[in-house]
Amino acid sequence: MDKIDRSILFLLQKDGKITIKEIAERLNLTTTPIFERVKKLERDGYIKSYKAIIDRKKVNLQLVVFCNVTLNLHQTDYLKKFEKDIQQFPEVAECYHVAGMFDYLIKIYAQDMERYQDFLSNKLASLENISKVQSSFVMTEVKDFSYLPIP
Amino acid sequence: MDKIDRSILFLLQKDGKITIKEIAERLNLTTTPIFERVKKLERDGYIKSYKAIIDRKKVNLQLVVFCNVTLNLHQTDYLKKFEKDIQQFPEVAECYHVAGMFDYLIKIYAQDMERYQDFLSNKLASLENISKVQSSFVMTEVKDFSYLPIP
DNA sequence: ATCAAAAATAGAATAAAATTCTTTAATAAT
DNA sequence: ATTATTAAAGAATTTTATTCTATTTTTGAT
Repeated sequence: MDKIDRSILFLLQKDGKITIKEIAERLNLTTTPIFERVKKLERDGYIKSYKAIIDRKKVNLQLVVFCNVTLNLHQTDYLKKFEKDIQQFPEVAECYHVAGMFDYLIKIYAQDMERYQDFLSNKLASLENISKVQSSFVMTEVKDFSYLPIP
Repeated sequence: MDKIDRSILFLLQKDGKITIKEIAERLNLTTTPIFERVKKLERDGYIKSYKAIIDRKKVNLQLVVFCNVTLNLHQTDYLKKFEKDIQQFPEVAECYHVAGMFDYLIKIYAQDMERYQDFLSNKLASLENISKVQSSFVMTEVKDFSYLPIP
């Protein structure tokens, strides 16, 4: 993991479709070393995957909501149960177990308020062990999918 | 935007490196229509970009923290000022203006607690107009970078 | 139902990129 | 200094993306 590798990661997390050739040109190397470094970064797990970033509004997901979830019981079994259940819902894009004012932070995508309400009432609230749910509706995505500040 | 386009988006958000050829095979079409559909989805903004997903722990970012930020003054000018300032910090990966219990939700990556404290004390808290900051430390990423539930 | 126009697809050909291979240079350990 | 190891260059090959032309399918107007 040297300066070159970090530069490669930086370029790839900005543009996953950048060609080996172009990386090579930018870093003043030939394609072979870049190719081998990229493959090594993939093998070693530095690069987890490549993804296309889809515009949520274009596919009609008008609502983004963050939910703060508090549970009643906090023994491992109950946590595992909740984590298993919550992942099943397609509306749940992200879920974090946090230490702070509440237990879980989840990120929800929905087409509209009606669907969000349906998720909340018929899916989330139906899970056992839920004590409290607080919703924060996203008005503006000030800084969206950004880049890791690779040290 | 038909069934085929949605299938293409679904495949690409799972694997941004999937080849046109492979998409074609999976959808029982030839490369030409797939190629043209992908280009159209890019042109029309359905696909915003392609990115490599980096493993934060591998690059030594051991801490993920969500901060709930409340401001003192909420006139547009003050909001804009805060939004402009917050984006400058490389530690801030995401920032959302939300309607709920607080004003902004920000996602922070840091190498360790010391660097997080430095961010909090010397960067975030130094901004004018901050009323309250509540940190939630991520213990487990139950569901991480996931996919939009394309309707 | 029929026809014309437009759109979508297939299949072949070309261009570009990824990948492999061989050789050379740089680096580090003895 | 010498050898082993690693990294890089440059050329060759394979694969993929891209373009082009011909054909088929769909759509909408009559």
